[in-house]
Amino acid sequence: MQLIQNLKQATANAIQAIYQVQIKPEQVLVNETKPEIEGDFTIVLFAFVKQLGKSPEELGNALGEAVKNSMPGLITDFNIVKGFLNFTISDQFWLDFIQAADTNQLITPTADPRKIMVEYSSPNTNKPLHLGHLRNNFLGWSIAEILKLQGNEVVKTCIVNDRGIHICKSMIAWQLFANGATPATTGQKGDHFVGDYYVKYNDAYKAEVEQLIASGRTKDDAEKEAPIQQAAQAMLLKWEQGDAETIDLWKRMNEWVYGGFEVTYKKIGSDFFKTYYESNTYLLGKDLVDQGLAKKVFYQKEDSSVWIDLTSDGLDEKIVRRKDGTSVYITQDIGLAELKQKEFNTDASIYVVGDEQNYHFKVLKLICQKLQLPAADGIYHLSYGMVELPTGKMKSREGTVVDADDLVDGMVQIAKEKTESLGKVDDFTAEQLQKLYDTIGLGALKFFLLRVDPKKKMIFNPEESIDFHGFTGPFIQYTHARIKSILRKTGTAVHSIGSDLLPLEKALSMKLASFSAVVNEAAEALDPSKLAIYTFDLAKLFNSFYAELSIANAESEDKKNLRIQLGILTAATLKQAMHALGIEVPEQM
RNA sequence: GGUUCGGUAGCUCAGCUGGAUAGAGCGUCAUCCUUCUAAGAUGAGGGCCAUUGGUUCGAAUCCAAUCCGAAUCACCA
Repeated sequence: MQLIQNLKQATANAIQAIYQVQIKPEQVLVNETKPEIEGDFTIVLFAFVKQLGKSPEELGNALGEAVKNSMPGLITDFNIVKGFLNFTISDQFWLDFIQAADTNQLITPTADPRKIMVEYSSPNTNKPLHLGHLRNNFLGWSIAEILKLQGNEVVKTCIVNDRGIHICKSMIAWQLFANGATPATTGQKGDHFVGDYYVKYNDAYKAEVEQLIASGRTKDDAEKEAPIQQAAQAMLLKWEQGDAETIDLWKRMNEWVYGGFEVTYKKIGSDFFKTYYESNTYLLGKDLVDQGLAKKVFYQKEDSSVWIDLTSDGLDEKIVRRKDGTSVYITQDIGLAELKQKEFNTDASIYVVGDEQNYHFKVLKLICQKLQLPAADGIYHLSYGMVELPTGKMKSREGTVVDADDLVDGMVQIAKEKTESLGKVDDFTAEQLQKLYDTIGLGALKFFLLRVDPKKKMIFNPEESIDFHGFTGPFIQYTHARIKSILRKTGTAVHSIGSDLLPLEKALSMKLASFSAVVNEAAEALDPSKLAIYTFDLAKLFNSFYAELSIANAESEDKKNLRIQLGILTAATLKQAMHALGIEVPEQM
């Protein structure tokens, strides 16, 4: 908030004027004053007490007087408690803010907008999306929206992992066990259909390995010799050689999966400006290996494999090209980073990827820097923690995952039951009702996954349903709907809003005024949870305000106008903040 | 073993660029709908901020060590 900046500057100026000591404004610590104490903003004096050798009382009085005088009309009073200098801001300042606030321009855009790529989602085409993907999708989408809100240009991309041994596993299992069944013949969603064959593969593989061990093989040998495993390997080779039949099957099965993904993405609201397919990008980066060799960033071993030595950076030696000349994962990623940079010329590229790949991205950035690629310094890994079950990690292979579609449908169902039991939307059409259930169910889920610090792992217990009360999406949605309901009755015409504020009116005004700063913080930290917490605080504050003060039957016309305007602003702020979290807010619920 | 991340109320989490008496939500208990939406509000109870030491006027926050948990250190992606 500009006001805080001004306070810092004024304090620094005062110290300079009174004590002839240079202080940078950033060195001045300004907090919101604790509720029990009189005042709005507090300057912590201790640091200066020591530096200037004055008592807190003396210093506080001198600074308080000087700062107050330098901001006439703005600061009405100050007091000193222990080492804290508390300033009271004039009601008029907040009233001016409320009066001038524009619901279409709640945020001051950043002074230096950037072009930023956000890559997220990154699904595999051998199985449906699960809870972990949901956290990724919600985070990626929200980060992109927050950056946009701040005034940046954002390019959302997705890299689809559509090739490799894991895809071949589903394909082999389909050939072996499906008898020609398709999603159309079974009526199953395509991604689930294919995912089932991935699980069938692993069941068959496990059985074969057990049998081989029983017949006397060692575990290692059995795992290598299992026929279904060898068949998958052979299929991968055929795929790479471009075998027509294999490519055909691959395309067909991937299409089934994409059909399923499209439904899920549409439902959860993920979208991408550009989708990259690994089958097109997995050969990228080969020429960069040669360049790296020429630049002596890489070196070749006797078996002709190519490596980079990162031991001086505290990491290991890392292979970038196999002895057979094929490239590895990191090489593809370097190549893709270069390609993306060429296509979009972004200032920064954010990869929303789980924290299990922290090491990989550290290496990726380092190698790109050593190769002096233009993309290098803009690479940022937004590392988020895994979603785990009380029983431990989710494993697709073993079928111990919380399926994304099931989870979303379950949430919508709960929203439906809850809404029906409350009976507040009897005038809705069937279509409106369904939309409302989707909005609330999905809102609860998204908020649940976004309200915690992205980098922390989280535990999800499928036995306990996600709450609709308290620090939740529906609570915020409800508050919005409640405000809208009130405004429908009072109207929204506002003229004079008076000249004084009650404590709750003031608290709400201050909270509203800090929205822009919170968006900047969330953008800076790439952390939507900061916005989630803000929406909750704001909604809670409004609800206290609502419980205490009447809007429609306010004590005066000015007060009524003021509170209507506060309602309008709160609703608009909640709506915009929630939108940046990917959550819609209903007009009525 | 190396590296990185985490450990705050019964549970889920804020707070971490050092500042006033450590905060929410859920759950528990109590109060409030003849007045604007009770998916709400108000209050009570609940804490050796993993442990120990250090720096400081001041430490949940910074530093060190220890304990516990996770990820990673693949010619998988």
